[in-house]
Amino acid sequence: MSVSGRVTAQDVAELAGVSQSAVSRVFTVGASVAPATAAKVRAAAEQLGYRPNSLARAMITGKSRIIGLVVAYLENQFYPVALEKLSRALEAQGYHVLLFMAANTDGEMERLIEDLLAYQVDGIITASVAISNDVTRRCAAVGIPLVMFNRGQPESGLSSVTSANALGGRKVARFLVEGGHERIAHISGWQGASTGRDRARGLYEGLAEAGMEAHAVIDGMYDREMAARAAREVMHATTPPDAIFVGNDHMAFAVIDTLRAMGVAVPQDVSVVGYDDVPMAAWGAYDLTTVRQPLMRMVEATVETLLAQIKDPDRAAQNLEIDAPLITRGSARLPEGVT
Amino acid sequence: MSVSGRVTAQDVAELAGVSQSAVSRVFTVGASVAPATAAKVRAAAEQLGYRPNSLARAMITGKSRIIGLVVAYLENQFYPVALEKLSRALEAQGYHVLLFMAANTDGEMERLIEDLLAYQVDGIITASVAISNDVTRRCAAVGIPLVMFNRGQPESGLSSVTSANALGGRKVARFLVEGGHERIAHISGWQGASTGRDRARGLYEGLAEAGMEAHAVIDGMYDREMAARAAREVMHATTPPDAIFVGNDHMAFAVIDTLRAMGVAVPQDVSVVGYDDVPMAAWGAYDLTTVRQPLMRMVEATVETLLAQIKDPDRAAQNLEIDAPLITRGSARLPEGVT
DNA sequence: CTGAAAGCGCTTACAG
DNA sequence: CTGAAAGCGCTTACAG
Repeated sequence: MSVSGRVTAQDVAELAGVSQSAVSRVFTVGASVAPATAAKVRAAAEQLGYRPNSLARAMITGKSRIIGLVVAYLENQFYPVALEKLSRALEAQGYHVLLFMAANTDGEMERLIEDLLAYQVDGIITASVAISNDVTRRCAAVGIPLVMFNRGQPESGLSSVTSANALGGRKVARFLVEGGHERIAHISGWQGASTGRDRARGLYEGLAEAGMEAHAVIDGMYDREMAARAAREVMHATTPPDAIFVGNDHMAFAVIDTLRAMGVAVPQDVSVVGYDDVPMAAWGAYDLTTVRQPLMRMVEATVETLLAQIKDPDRAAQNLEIDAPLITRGSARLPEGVT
Repeated sequence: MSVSGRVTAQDVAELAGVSQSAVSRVFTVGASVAPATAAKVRAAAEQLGYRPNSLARAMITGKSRIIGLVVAYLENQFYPVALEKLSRALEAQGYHVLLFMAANTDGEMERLIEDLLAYQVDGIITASVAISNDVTRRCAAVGIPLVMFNRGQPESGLSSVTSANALGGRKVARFLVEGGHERIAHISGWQGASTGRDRARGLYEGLAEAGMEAHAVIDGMYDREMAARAAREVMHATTPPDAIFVGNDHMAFAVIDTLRAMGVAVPQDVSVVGYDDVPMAAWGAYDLTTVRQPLMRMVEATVETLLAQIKDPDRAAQNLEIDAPLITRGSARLPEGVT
């Protein structure tokens, strides 16, 4: 028995009357063992309730089969749903997720990185727009494969998986222009990260194609409070907008709540469009027109990219963009003829 | 350098001109090292970017400082928020969270348990009502400390932390009775787990005190679809209810959406009360009257209980119930004189 | 205070 | 196919 009271390969070996190496081989795929030996070992293992110690295995193989997943901001429904799917996809490949909540201060962030390294993770996924460049840079320096989920940073030379954010922004622009909107405001995602910038840029480009400009732009910082304040601000202007494109669904819900509280009808007075298509967007209370981030495809691409880099550390970084369709619901006036 | 290309204590020892044991002592709290030695070692470690390998440390100490967290059903906002707080609280105590998504089939569940054991977790938290008894029983059998979060199972002899669910149900009963409601229906949480049963029992007891009975009861199974169907069913009855107590907020949102879609006004025609007080309950679109599960206190109690059991494995199991206040908002008619 | 040595539980060449 | 042995990176008695 081990120091922790758990059964070891040695215990199984003794019971089965074989060497400890033989026990190990039985639990190693592809190792050569005589069927009779394997049977004896399995019987003994079963009887004792033996399972190889993953930590010991990790020590000698140099592979922990642990992926560090850095998240933040789980109040936005997009992330828990992504977290669940990422975790299941990784489990299906024999990996496990060690969870890290992104820290706020530099000191905490430093510790987070050290812990990530101390646990010998085979790879890292950062699933939050708010991850500092520091984390990504330092992890890359140590040579741990890393994929940014829902955030790009092309200059960094790191892999990323996002939806086609700029294109998504353009789709919203076209849709709102065709819907006859003339004063299209933008309560943007945090402009400190590519995700928010790209969506905004797409909107501007789409408006420019129609000879228009954004009626007003405020950075909502992916924060409900900031978004609500921004909504009040644009509505109190001399000429309020007739449509608002909000940088993500999470803020869009706050914007809709705010408009309704002001007595502004959605979409009769103002159309609202979000980005993400979290499950809640389809719920009756919001019925939000939004750009759908194809979550399963993003998750699959992330896991695939990460595992490919773990297998071949010299692999070039990939920046994948996945097309994001516009989902029309009841929160925005439709172009004529569209239902 | 290690096999994985990472820096080891040996590398640091050579650079600092000391033994490998000395390096280890510098990174072990409470070990005796001369200040001068420590300084040399820290300088070398800094230069090389050294951090002790947590896996190797876990091997010899028998403590991985990893907590297995089993969750499911992250679409219900209660769980991601709990997950975040549990993870942060554990990190603050020097632990890390290995995440497991609860499986559906027995075979998957079997693998989940084996993985949990293989990674030598120091303790387990099951944060989901839908965890099978199997998991809890098997983990207890191996002697790994386990705390059930948001679910009780007193007969099992395992620790648990819940809110005072039965009392919460009573509070709802009293509140609705005082509000003059006469036909109080219950769309319950899953009756296969204590959480749902206790809330229902509390409601019945509270109604009984007023000489009343539940007008109708349907098990909503914590599922949006089931809850929506249940709402339609009770409203289509000959005498529809004038109030519905829903087993958790997640279902209550679906119930409100459904009522509105049927043209039923909330709370003018029907009052709706939930349970949990997830952040979304306070959002304008629902403005849900609900019983607040005191999340921070539940998280603290869970972590405290688990760590106490890790420190002393012979400690008796604890079943903690934390008082849950009723939060009145706009989805339910108020008793006269209350604002 | 410090170093040499044993050992945590495993995998993997290496002989046989 | 199988066992003895080395070794993954660390902690911790044990002498000095």
